[in-house]
Amino acid sequence: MEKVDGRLARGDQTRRAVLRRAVDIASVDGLEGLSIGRLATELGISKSGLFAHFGSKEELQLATVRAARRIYADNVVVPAYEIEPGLGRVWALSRHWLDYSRSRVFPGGCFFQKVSHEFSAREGAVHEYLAAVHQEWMDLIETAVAEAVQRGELADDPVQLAFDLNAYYEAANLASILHNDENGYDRARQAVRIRLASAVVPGTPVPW
Amino acid sequence: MEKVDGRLARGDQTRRAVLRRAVDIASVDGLEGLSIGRLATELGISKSGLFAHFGSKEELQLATVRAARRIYADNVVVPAYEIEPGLGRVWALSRHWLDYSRSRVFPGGCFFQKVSHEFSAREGAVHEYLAAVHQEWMDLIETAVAEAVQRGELADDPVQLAFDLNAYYEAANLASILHNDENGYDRARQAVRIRLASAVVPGTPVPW
DNA sequence: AAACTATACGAACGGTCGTATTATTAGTTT
DNA sequence: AAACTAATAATACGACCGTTCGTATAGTTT
Repeated sequence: MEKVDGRLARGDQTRRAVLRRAVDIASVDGLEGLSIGRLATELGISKSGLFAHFGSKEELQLATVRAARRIYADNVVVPAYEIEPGLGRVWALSRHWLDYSRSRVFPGGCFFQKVSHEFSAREGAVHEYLAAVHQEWMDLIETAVAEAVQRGELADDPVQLAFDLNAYYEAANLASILHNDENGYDRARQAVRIRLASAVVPGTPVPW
Repeated sequence: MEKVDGRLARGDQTRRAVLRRAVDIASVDGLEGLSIGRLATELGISKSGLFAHFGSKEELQLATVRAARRIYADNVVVPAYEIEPGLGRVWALSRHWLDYSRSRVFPGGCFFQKVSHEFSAREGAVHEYLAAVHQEWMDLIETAVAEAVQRGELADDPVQLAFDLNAYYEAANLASILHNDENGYDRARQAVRIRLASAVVPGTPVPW
């Protein structure tokens, strides 16, 4: 992938540019709406040259999901992990997720919401990978909650609480794109606050 | 649509059969994955004959969404409305929604989850209609909650509570299809119970 | 300088897409 | 039985799909 001196080979620059565009397209039109011809035209390169980088449509889709995962991690997970483990981090995770959706890091809203639904009922490598990423994400929330429980800041079932929080995120994302307004984000933030408050151990300082 | 004597004209029988198949396909592969040629082949009729019923792809998609809305209403709204207004109806709405998803009334899970995400970031009549149906559904939950509030069974903001409940439904639906297990439904049911319990006016008999 | 590899290109493949036009069949009405 | 209408089919169209091929160019290695 990378040369020893840190510069990118020519081919990797192209690949990178392709994937940056691909994630944006897919967040709006899905991974099937992401056609190779369209992608090539938008980037001003040849269809065959682009295709050679991936070898198949499915490989392009997988590479696109991997690229989106990196962007997602940078925008949601990394900033939340700058906060100390505990209730503060759980709250940060919620804030950053909602900001990630609201600020349209992907123009179509949350990339994974979009394509997870698209491939939810299909078979194949893309479905498998998306299911794994979803599980990875749920595990991450559960871990953050479990840390807060272990520190005596929250008292609740981490799996249940993670389910609830993630449900608020997703509902806000869909509502905001579908109706092109931002009300859902305030609703979700409120929902998170209420839900966390219901699990907070009395006396714990609260981050909101 | 219907003849005076109640029997269906020949064309309407075809139309009905087409739409029944169309909603199933779309719940798995989306409204774009629903191609006219495929639909015709699966039904053993000609592409052109099928096409003549709708006149355009978009009209077929709209008709499919309308057909799905009817099925949705029959499976979720109607049975919940057999329960008296109040907390009981809110609970029934939740139960029937989760059953509707779990029993795979549509093979790909909730039809509207699927296609609402597919068209969330697009423009056109299908998007508009799906947004309207979503709003209609949220209004319906809000009304059910508001009735319970008015009867003194619940004390909460109907809009907020409706948002939360709907979020649980959708999260359970996605999780169950993506991972092909039913755990999400128990999580969601539990989430609904907890959330309703937090809003229940003390002394109110509880339906679960 | 020669050999080799990486990258990109244009052209073409068989298929499927949505759509339009024209023809044929089946049902109803007179 | 003839005439008319509604429903279905046959055929064809141009556009685009993912994919393959042969080829040209640029960079690197020997």
